[in-house]
Amino acid sequence: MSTPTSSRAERMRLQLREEIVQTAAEVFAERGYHRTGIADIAQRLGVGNSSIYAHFAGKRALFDVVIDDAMSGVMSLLTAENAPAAADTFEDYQEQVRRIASGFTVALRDDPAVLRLLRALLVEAGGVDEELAGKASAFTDAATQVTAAYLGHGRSRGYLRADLDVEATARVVNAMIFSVALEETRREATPEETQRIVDATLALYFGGVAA
Amino acid sequence: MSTPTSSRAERMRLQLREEIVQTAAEVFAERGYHRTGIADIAQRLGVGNSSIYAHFAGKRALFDVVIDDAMSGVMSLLTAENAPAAADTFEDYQEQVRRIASGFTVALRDDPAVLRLLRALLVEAGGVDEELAGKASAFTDAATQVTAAYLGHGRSRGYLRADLDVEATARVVNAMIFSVALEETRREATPEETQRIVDATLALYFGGVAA
Amino acid sequence: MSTPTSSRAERMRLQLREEIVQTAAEVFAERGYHRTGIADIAQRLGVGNSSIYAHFAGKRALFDVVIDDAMSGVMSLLTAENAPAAADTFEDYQEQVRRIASGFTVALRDDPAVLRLLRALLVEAGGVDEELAGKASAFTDAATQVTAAYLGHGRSRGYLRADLDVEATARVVNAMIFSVALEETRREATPEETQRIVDATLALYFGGVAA
Amino acid sequence: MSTPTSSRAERMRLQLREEIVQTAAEVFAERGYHRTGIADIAQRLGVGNSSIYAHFAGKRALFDVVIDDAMSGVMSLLTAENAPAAADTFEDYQEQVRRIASGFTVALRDDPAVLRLLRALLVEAGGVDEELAGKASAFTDAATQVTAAYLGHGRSRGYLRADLDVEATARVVNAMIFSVALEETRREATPEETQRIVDATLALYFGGVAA
DNA sequence: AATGAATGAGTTTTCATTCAT
DNA sequence: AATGAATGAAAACTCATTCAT
Repeated sequence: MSTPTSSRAERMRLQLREEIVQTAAEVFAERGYHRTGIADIAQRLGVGNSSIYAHFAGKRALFDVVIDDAMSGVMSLLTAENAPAAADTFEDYQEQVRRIASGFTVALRDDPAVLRLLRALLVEAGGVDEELAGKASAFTDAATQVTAAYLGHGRSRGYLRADLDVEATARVVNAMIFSVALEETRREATPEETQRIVDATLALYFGGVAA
Repeated sequence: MSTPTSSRAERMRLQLREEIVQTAAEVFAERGYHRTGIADIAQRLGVGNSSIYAHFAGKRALFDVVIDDAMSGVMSLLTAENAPAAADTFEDYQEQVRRIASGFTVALRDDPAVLRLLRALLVEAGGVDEELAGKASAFTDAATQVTAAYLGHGRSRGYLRADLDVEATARVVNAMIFSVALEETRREATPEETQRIVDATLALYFGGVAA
Repeated sequence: MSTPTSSRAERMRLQLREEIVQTAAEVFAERGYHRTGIADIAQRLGVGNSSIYAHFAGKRALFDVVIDDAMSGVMSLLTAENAPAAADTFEDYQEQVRRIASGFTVALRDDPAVLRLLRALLVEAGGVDEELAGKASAFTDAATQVTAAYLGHGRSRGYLRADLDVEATARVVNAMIFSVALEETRREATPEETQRIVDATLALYFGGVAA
Repeated sequence: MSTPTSSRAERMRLQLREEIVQTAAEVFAERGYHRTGIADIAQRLGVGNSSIYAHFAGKRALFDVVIDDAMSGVMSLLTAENAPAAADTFEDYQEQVRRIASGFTVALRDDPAVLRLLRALLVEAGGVDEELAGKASAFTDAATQVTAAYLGHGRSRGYLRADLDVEATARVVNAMIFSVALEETRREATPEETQRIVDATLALYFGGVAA
């Protein structure tokens, strides 16, 4: 259905755009926003500096796209294949959360850049732009909504504490998840270490520390 | 009778140094490392650019001092007035943790810059320097040790779960604490909102989410 | 058919690099290392400041290249077209030295900057860098070797004094040559004045002052 | 004869001024004009920065005084105890020149700073100021006059070559002397090495290189 | 359409000089 | 009279962005 004249060129163009985003994601994740230069990205991709400007208005705009991708990637992980309403017992819920956690773990093992990008967003946000800071807040809020939906469902079903402050707890839980994930990517933990952390997180989540 | 080295001039000098650190802490906390220029700090303090260089080798060195201050400030909060061995029952322990949490809350209300600086450290670390990244790791590890001591004591006393993975849980708990604190300073939460978050955190910590 | 690496752009690039070196040589020769700013060089060449940084790591690195050029230029003059072994009689030797001296005179008339740069090297060396001082020493030593080869040949052929301290005399002679050359470029002597100095130098060299 | 009220204070003041000049001479000689900071001089002398400004208008003015001292010191060596007219035979003249050379050698061994300062003058002159360059020229010319007087006397007495270009030769000889002296102080030659150079210089001077 | 060389605006840093104490 | 902390003007250098080819 696309016009024949632009079809091949257009495909090439979109492919390059995608490659730029991929490469930019890598470099931003490795070095952070400020230490990454446009030249670094172009060089790694093997294109000229200004080819990037043919697709993006500038460094900041490119970072925006990269961050949006990372955000939606993480959102997919949070929401994937498990509806909040799916669990009806605490056991089901535990199983559901474990599946999500496992999905996270696997996804981040395969593509740790997503997490580092999130770190770049959440951490450097204030050091780049007011606008970016706003985007970070929005993302946190959205994630809170998702988690709160799960918690609200569980509370109403009765398998979570009746006095649970759903919104506040959602916020805490997400903070915990992101922190742990960031920590683990930062210190380049082994899979075993990561598993211990994940287990400890889930144990804390489900039962607290009390004997 | 006063030693010549602590004369009026010397006192003035130290005072200016202290003012520079204070102001730098403010600006770094507000804008992050990269967006902060030496000129910003000097201007806010109302001194010339080069006065800062009379006290610090450069921007990076100044940031180091500011970060060290913030780190030891937070460490004091973590360790202050409550020995790990002080609690012998779960009730005592809850009380102890509440006191620490309350201390945190109050301290950060009075001096939110400390937290924002910690954010600057933990978040921008990788975007500044390998050395700074190392400092961030060291801090995280030290905080883990402190928390682990509390948890280990509680487990051996029997008021915390026998199967508690002390080291991993300590890491998670600290991540949770810092994340929440950072989040709260970022979104400039009201005291009430903050209190809700703190309560939710403690509830999660002590009893998990289970009914 | 031309290789992509030596394309038009590449040639332009190399040409600009060469122009930068030329211009830098001029300005360094005129004003010395410290009084010369990158901006002076850029301005005289009519390019932007940062264009220079696209070709050289910094002011010091540019000076290095300029000095190396000057050094090899002078070395060529010292060694050009006359092998140490070429002369077998005192008359031949005199003729040979006169040719070298004449080559020097002509070369320096056409490109006095080379000499001024050598002055910059020999004179400012200690005021810039330990490394540069080392380079100056190495150059002096190399020049001594060249001259000593001539003197040694003449002594063994018997047309120079049997008691000649070859190495020490070589050092003295070079010092004399460079000093005279530097003096002449400094005071912007007329060709006639220079010729008188060259003649006096050669007369002193060949026969001393004695009647 | 001085006024009693200012006598002691005045003496102190002059003494400090003298110490500043001495210390400045040391540091300028060691590091050259540009790498020497006012603070370096003040610190080595153990006085405050601004005490120097109580005696000299600035760094440049202080350097001027230091250089003038060095220049007159070298001039004394050139003219000391030996009148141009004193020698009547070549043997006398040789003896006279040897005495002067020996005086130079001893003086510079005891106070090598004078030579290094001269180097600073002759070498860095162009890199500091037009005025300083002029002073260097004037010094060279004055030294030429002194040497020319000796040579002229010798030629008229008949013990130096009748065709000697007195003025040009004087210039060459001085250049040789200064170069050798500078070289020797730069490479921190041993007394033996220096003696070899001095001998080679005198041999060249008196008899040239011819067999 | 792609290139990459050139740009210039912005930042850190130095140091001779001044000035309050 | 001496101090040394503070200054500000100047210089080197970086890098996102533009533009001629």
